[in-house]
Amino acid sequence: MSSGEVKRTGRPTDEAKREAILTAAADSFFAHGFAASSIEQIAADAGVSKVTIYNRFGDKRALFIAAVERECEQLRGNLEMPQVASGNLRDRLTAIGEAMTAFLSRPKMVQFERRIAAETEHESSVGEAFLVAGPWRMKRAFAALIDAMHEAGDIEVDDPELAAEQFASMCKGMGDLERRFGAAPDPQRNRERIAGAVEVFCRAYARD
Amino acid sequence: MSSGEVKRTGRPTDEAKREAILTAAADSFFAHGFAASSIEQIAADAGVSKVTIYNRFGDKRALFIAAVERECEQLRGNLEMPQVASGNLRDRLTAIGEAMTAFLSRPKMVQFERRIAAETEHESSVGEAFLVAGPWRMKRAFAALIDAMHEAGDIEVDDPELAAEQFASMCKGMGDLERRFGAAPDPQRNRERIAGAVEVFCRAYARD
DNA sequence: GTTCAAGTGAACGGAGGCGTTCAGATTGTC
DNA sequence: GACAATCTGAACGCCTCCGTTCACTTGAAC
Repeated sequence: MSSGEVKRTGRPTDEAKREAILTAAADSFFAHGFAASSIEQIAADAGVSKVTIYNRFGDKRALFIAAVERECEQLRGNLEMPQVASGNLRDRLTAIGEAMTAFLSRPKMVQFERRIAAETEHESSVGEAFLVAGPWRMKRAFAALIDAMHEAGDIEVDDPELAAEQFASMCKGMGDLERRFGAAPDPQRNRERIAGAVEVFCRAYARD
Repeated sequence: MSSGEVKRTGRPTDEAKREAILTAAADSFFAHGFAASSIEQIAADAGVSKVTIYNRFGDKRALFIAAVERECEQLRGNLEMPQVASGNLRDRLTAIGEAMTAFLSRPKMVQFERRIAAETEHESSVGEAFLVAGPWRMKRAFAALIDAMHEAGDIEVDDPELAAEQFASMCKGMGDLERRFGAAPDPQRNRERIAGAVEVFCRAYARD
């Protein structure tokens, strides 16, 4: 019935404007925070009237939520696990660790996490939504890989989710935390962390 | 010469007021963020005139820095490693893991980390100061413990700092991240994480 | 009791932001 | 061209906040 687009009379809404607004909003919110961002500035950056924002999103908080949801969607597209079914165990683990570190190290990602965490203080649903869209999804995917390795007889693991957490956590080490608090990146140390994680993981779980 | 207190004429400064101001400032800044906190509210909470704050701290930013520094000092006092020289390796590691998780799980700590990370976006010195006062100090202390275990012949470790990171990271697992994003705490899972970390660490590094 | 700095209360200027209103311009469909 | 909706620009009311000024009070030391 009402599925698909409903034919409406009058000037149609400009979806490009919606995108422009959300992009400007995300840029501002994630760079300056909710309180320090102004709707007027966002409207100017988006090349749009302030009234348009209010007409389409209601108020500042709703705009923030919409920006977060859009960012989570984009995030969802980027966290594909590398399809490394080939190679030996150590090579596959290394590839996974490197992909994950690269993914988490992007400045945009660091900034986004910082902001979501801060805003979780007052809007805990924001934090929960992020967990569902990002880390938990990633953990499940990675646990499935671990489980597949177990089924294939490469490793011996009781609790795949725990093992996934352990490997991912070791790869991150303190690098995650250091990025969050603005320390200079150290690619060499990151490689050592990944190599160390592979080594420890294999010593603990590899068969034979 | 000018060491010790200099005798001054006139009404002496009330140090209790300084403490009250910093406490109120920390409460507000870490709960609502820098931009969303108001000096007037902080003054009211501290039971102090707004002018007093300006006289003693200059401006809002300086007050924020002072509040952060004081919080870091308090943090410094709380992160003593448990002195568990007794017991076998697994028991000692478990005690360390539990102490660390308890320390990092306190709501105050979670809140503080969230805020420092957010504010690092604009004032990177804040993040660096925190790293020095907290995590890096903790890592060095823990690496020293690992090194002592190595010297004692309990474990065989090449890179104590890396091993310290690995064990701490496995203990945290995703619990750290989940706390930061407001998920409900799961003590059972935390215990499993610690037990799992001890197990993997021992399989990888324990002698015989 | 005098001296002098610390602290108070109230008011002010200036700025910026949220959300609203409204007349008018724009851009589609019938 | 008529219609109907979106979009715009400018202004407005209201509020909050920063940082300052100033006359005044408080309290310790001499």
